[in-house]
Amino acid sequence: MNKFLQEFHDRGYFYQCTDDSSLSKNLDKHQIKAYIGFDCTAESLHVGSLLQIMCLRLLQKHGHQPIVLLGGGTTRIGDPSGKDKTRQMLDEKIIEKNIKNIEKILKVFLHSDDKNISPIFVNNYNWLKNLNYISFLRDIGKHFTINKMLSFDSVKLRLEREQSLSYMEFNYMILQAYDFLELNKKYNCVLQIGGSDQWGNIVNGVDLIKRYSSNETFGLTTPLITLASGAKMGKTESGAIWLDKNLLAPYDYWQFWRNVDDRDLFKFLKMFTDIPVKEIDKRKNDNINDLKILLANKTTSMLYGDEEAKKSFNQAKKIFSDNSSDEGLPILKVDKNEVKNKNLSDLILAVKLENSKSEIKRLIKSSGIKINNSKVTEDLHFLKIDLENKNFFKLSIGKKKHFKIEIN
RNA sequence: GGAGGGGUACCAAAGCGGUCAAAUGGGGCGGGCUGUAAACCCGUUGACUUCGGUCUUCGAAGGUUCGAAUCCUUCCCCCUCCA
Repeated sequence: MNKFLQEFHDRGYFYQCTDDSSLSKNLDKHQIKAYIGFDCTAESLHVGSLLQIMCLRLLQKHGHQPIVLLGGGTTRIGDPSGKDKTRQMLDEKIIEKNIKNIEKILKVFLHSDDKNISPIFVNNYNWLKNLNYISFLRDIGKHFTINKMLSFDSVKLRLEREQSLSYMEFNYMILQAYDFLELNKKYNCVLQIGGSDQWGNIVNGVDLIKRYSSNETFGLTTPLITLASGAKMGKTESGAIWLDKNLLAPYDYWQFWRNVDDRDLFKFLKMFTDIPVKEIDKRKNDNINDLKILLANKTTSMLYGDEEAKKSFNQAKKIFSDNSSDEGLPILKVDKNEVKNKNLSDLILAVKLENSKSEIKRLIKSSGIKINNSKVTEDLHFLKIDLENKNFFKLSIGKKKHFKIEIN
């Protein structure tokens, strides 16, 4: 098997392929271009998209060139796959802004000095916006039968549940197929990769290209990642794990990986780091916490650089190992006048760490709040807090959240 | 278009005139155990409070009543079956 495909399997990226032996031969023969489409509904990307990004990195590693399709056009329509309801229509300006932001993130992951493998960014709005309806129907529409379209899960499930499916959304799969055709024509792109939920859409593209130009193209899908806990990858109680430091601090990103379930660890090391699979297998008996730190360091440095990874590591070390130090903690500043003659709960409210006084009182009651590492037993007047003649103190909420509060 | 069922807190789901800020389960949060994991155990889970209470919540708006999540009217939304 082709080396890229082999590693694709070994790392757990493989789910389905339209024709793996033929694809393998193609990959052996020459450099190819492959694309993944990214949805631009959200303002940024979260770890739910990370597997797709890793696929493109792997592609580069093996000398092939990735194309990133930012769905400026299709986002305006909304993919009905796996959704019960029509998505809210997004404002044009928001979509444009999302695209810019998402592109920025992808450039970090896919950066390369080698022009042959550095990513090509395309926006399908550029070719979708000017489509002529009649000629589109004649050239493209004739290749699709309603019979087949109705059989796709994205459509079938909606209809079975008697959820309405608008004509607009019904066209989504045709547009995605058309994207592939366009990329095939323009860039000779021969492979589309996507999550397993994209299978139907991808196959449509492969079929369309075959009918339209008799070119052979391929589809490759990745499995849906489920966590050992049963939850979906990417979203936690406290919100999505964004790949964007404006939405999630690098330290919290590091913590996300540091805290993965034991059962997910090796899977994640293979999926989300560049460490050779053989090396990962060799470390099966290593200390599990060291491996989690390794995972956190690698994933964080891939996105934010070695510096940030090291900083996060050191911060965690200080908080969890030598809990004496309060250096490197996130600093929250409070205006002295704002909390003058007020209680600790007011101060916590003022720095927006919690947004309900009852909640804070509950935390105090169940000894969840510490100041300078000693438990707070009552909602003290904040000036009574022993500041040791300093204008700052360490505030801890629970075991994992620690802050340095500065009063000026 | 016809017949029935339903909308309750983050989610699921009980309650069907007062004892309901609303059972129970899940989730979350805090504590314990531990390894910053899992499992398990305990507590907690509308807001404000001078800790006596006060205010706002059961699809929406009105009404009946001393008193409504519970009864009535209108409206909106969803589901199942039939055409």
